[in-house]
Amino acid sequence: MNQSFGKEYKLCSKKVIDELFESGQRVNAHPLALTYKFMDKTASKTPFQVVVSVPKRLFKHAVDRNRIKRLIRECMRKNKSILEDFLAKEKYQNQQLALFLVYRDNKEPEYQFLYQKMTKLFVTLITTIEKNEK
RNA sequence: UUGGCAAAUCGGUUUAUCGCUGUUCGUCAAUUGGCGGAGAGAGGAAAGUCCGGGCAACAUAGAGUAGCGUACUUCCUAACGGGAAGGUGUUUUCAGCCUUGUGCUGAAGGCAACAGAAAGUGCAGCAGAAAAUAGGUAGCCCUUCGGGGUCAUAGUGAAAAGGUGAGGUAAGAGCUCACCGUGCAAGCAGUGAUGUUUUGUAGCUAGGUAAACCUUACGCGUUGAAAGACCAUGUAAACUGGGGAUGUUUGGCAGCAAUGUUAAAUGAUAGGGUUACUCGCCCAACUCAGAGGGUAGGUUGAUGGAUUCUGCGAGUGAUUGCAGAACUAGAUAAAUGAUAAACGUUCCUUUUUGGAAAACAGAACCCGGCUUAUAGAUUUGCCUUUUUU
RNA sequence: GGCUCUGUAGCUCAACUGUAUAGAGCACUGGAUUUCGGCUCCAGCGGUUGGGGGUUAGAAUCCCUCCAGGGUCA
Repeated sequence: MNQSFGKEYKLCSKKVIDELFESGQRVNAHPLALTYKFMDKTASKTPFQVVVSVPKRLFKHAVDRNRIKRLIRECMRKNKSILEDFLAKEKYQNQQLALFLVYRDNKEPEYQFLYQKMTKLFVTLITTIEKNEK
């Protein structure tokens, strides 16, 4: 299975991020908070794009912030098949999911703990999307 | 052998699997992607932004004043407020000396914005008689009882205008002398700061404060990669260059003339910008000619350099010359991660063994320093504890 | 990645270019007044001037350095 998680998964456009915060919807799985919105397909072929953020307010040192971001990205890489299988359906083919993930705790997490939370987050995201469509 | 101080070096290693960002090779589509291989990928401080440079743009950039910075000497360096060596002062420890003193000499280490107070201006609460042109409270002495002389002694203070002894005097005083100290000039030593048990000279002035104004010497244009350059699209009120923009008439003087200069008359503008001021420079509407703008875009700037390592020299040293070899991150919301195992280090328990821990901290154009944070390890030097000889 | 400002009592601010025990209002505590409370009056409490070092006889003030917090840059 392809487990790569490269540059094309990164959300960079400032316009999209602004729009995401104006009209996006939220899902929580403490300590992770996710804002999501469906967008039109961009040049990249990935089913979703994501921003990972750790507030400077909670972690003073750049080392700690970088480490948490790396852990989150690693967990996402391992778990992305959940989301990709769901988005592979035909009705989502012309859309792209924009995500903004924020870490909201002042303690540095363990990898195993974060892995479970990420799984939970993706599952709840899928269920809420399905619920909203009904 | 215990602990401490200083300096220097290091700042875990290896393998497997799954990933991330560049580079390069091959291959397939066809100009940008896919697949596969190879190889690279955070620091000693990457930090703070406290200094200095490279690089870039800009006359709204120049010149002078103002302003800002630096400040023992010589050297190093691209440069510095950094560094090296030296000097001076001060302080700590140790040793020696005899006059036993807040003494002198020597050694080792630490610290110093360490130019000028003899260019000028200022400042100094309280206390004290008096605080910088000295002064007269007590005391001492003289007295015609009005007053005068005096700083030795006392007292105040952060600071009271050389010290000891002798002479001298009404009492005193560098008033005079000897020794000591201090300043100045010359000589000698040193590139120099400076030193001097060399000589002369001054009766002693010139208290402190310049991280107060200031003076002297030297240096400094401003803004910073969000600098700047290019590309695609195709034609903005933005940009570039010229005109606008300093004239015209008459007389005198210089000159062959062009022209320059000066005086008078007349016309237009007499506005704005610059780090404060002066000069200088630039600028509007309008017009002529050229050129092409926006874009949270892309490429570049951007990592081969005051580079690193080794060897042989130069120098006390910082540093540097020559030769050879090497290529050592380049991301853009920001890559260097996760999992597992082994080895090494430290600690606990302990026969093997088992368990736990591993600091400070993440490149953002690039260098040289400084400062701050830092578990632990190694080496060298000095001091120290214990034991043995 | 740069540039720049601020830090004084629990809170909001003073203290001029260095000199007295760092001052004022609000808050807090006690007392007076009132049947009780408020208002008012009187008295008190409260400070390592962000930390450290330096210059000076003397520092909130001048200088250096560290820390914390803000502002700003098409």
